[in-house]
Amino acid sequence: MRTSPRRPLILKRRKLSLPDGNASNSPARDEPDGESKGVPTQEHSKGDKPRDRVECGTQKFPAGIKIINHPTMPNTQVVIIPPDADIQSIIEALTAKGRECGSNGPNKFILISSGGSSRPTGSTAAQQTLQSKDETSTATKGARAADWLSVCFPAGSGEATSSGLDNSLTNIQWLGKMSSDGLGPCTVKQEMEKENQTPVQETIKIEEDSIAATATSSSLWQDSISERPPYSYMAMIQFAINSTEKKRMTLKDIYTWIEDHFPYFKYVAKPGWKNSIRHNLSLHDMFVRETSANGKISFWTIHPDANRYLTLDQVFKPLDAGSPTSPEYSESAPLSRTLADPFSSLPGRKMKPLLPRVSSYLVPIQFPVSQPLLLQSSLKVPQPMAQGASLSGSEAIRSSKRVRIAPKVSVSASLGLLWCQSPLLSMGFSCSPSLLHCDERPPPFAPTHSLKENNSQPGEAPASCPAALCIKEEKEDSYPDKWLPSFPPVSSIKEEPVQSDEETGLLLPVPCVKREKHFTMLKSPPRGVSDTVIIKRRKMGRSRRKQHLVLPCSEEPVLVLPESGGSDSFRLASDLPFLQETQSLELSCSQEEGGPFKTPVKEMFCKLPVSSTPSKVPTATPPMGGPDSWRLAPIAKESSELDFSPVRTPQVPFTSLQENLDLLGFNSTPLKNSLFDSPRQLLQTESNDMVSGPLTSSPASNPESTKQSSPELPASGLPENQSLMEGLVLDTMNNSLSKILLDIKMSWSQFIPELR
DNA sequence: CTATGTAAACAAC
DNA sequence: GTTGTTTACATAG
Repeated sequence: MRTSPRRPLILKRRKLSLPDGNASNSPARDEPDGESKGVPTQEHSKGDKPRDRVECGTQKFPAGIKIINHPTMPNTQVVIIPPDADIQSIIEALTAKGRECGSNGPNKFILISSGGSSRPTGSTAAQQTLQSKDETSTATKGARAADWLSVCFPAGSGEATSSGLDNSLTNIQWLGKMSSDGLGPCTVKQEMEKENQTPVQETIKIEEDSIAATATSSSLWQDSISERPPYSYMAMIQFAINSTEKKRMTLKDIYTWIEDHFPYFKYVAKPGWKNSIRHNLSLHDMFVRETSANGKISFWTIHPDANRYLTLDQVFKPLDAGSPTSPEYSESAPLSRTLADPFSSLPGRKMKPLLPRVSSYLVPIQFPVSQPLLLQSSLKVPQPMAQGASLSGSEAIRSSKRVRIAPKVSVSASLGLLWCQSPLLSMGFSCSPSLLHCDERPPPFAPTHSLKENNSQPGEAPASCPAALCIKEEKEDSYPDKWLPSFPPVSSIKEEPVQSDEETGLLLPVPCVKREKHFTMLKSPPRGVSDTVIIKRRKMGRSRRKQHLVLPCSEEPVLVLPESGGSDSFRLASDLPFLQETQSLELSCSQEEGGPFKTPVKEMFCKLPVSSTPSKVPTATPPMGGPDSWRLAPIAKESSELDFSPVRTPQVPFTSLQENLDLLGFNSTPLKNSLFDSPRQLLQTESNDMVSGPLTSSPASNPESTKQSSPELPASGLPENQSLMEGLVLDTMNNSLSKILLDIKMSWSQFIPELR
């Protein structure tokens, strides 16, 4: 139970490379060979481009507007808009400019109201915040670091804010470093064998330079090397696998990825870590081994249902472990470990995983635990989710992902899940379709499971798949019924009821077997990758293996991935009730079964029906939290704990958005405003309000951040004097006028002199 | 007790 | 030697 009231809100926006889809993703890793181990892709390098362009369009803009290149984000310019400026005209001009420039030029603009108060304090946080990091980008070629913005909203007191920001920033940097590290050729790795930290340090320094370019402090980087990452092997494996477009990776590549992204393992860790990796792969059901068509290559994949599609870049470290300033995190720490949360930090680990960023626009935000957000079904924005189809590869997946952040609710509490398909939603924004539309990209809300099921996966052709696949599933592996409906068994599946454990009996009333079958069936298609054969291991009742499936998830914050269920996409309203209804069941199941069922399958079944998390309920959303958490988060536990894990299902009873907002303290940001029909409306209102609602995906400000310092943040929001500078991001590439509005409490002036 | 980490034995290539 | 599976043990929460 984490009482931790609130976390800092971090918003990140990533640009979706829709068109690119596959291309964007770094395919490299998909292929056994392709994944170059260290292939360093450097997104960051881009930084330079924008500058030139700045001037390009400047003339067009109304007087008083300043345009400067974003210090760290490629193709991004910061547009300082005078209070009195005509926003629409500016947007138009920017849009035109962006289009003219095309992909090469600045196509993303951060609109900042010059009128906003800037804080002196601001640490460099602003910059850092903006700084893009993409470790995953490595994986995804298309992804550009610049694509997303992360913003921290420290609503609360300045103090808390600053500290919080800093920390978060630091964390981010850490990640960035990591990524950068990965990017860079690993020159150093050498012998720095485990124990030799000292030598390592030095060698590291060497690399550091290159890395430094990325803008990471050397010290941090070094720390990254010497410090064990706060991620469990399971989490790292997930990061690795999800970093690939196809979401599959060979063992060796997993090793490489981890070494590249977590220098610790390259230089410091004992060789035994690889054994542990293998152990984890075998142990956890969520990891599924697939064999290439030719049977020569084994790929490890993540069970679609279980896959959160978490990537390293989705996680950030809020604060130093223990940092006094961030009580929140401290709280979380204990939890993590306990729970299955993959991200749980190990004892002594300083770095904590943060919320995963949503691929699309918004980033998951955690809300105060006690305060559940409610997404209204009304929100159901028409989602175009043809996700799978439209989006390819990881991109598709990512885009599809939605992070829901729900405060963890105690079990007792009614489940409240947020389905935040879009950040907005998550934020508690009531999303009118129009808003969503702002984003061009369809926010893939598709239910996560849909992804799996379908296709979403990398896939390629969901439909096609089945034929080739043979799936062996054990009885134990049961999956949620949810899937069944959506996918009729297409492919022939071989089930090998290996061992029926006593557990089977445990399964929910629903015939487990059937479910399993269904599951498999469903599964198969998705996996579909026609060429690969999925090899499933049987689960041993006794062995720990796969046992994780149990509810571990409950604790993690849930990211809600978009669930694919086309229709489902938004079930919020409908789902909720459903959930609630089911809760009782779930509880019973989880509790009863949870214990007994060690095997994931069992859990799956049991929980599925009942799953506390809404996402799953309707469709099956994988709880991403713990290792196996994906299966279902047991509600039983008090969810009080805060998770860093990106996704958490809020178990709190739903409340109206308004309420939530208030609770969350969204008031500070004009969430209400967010209800604009069009971006422009937002803009218009925005200008006044300072806070801009993201047209499409604006992330809600994170109340938590503020709350850290002051849990009780006044719902009303920040005092005006604290008015934030808001930023609106205009992404011309996407044609969306504004994608994200940023509330930045930090002083932009810190990094943007012009603002001063 | 659970989740996780670690080590190790084995088996199959 | 690598990969994959299991088992056993230890530890933290």
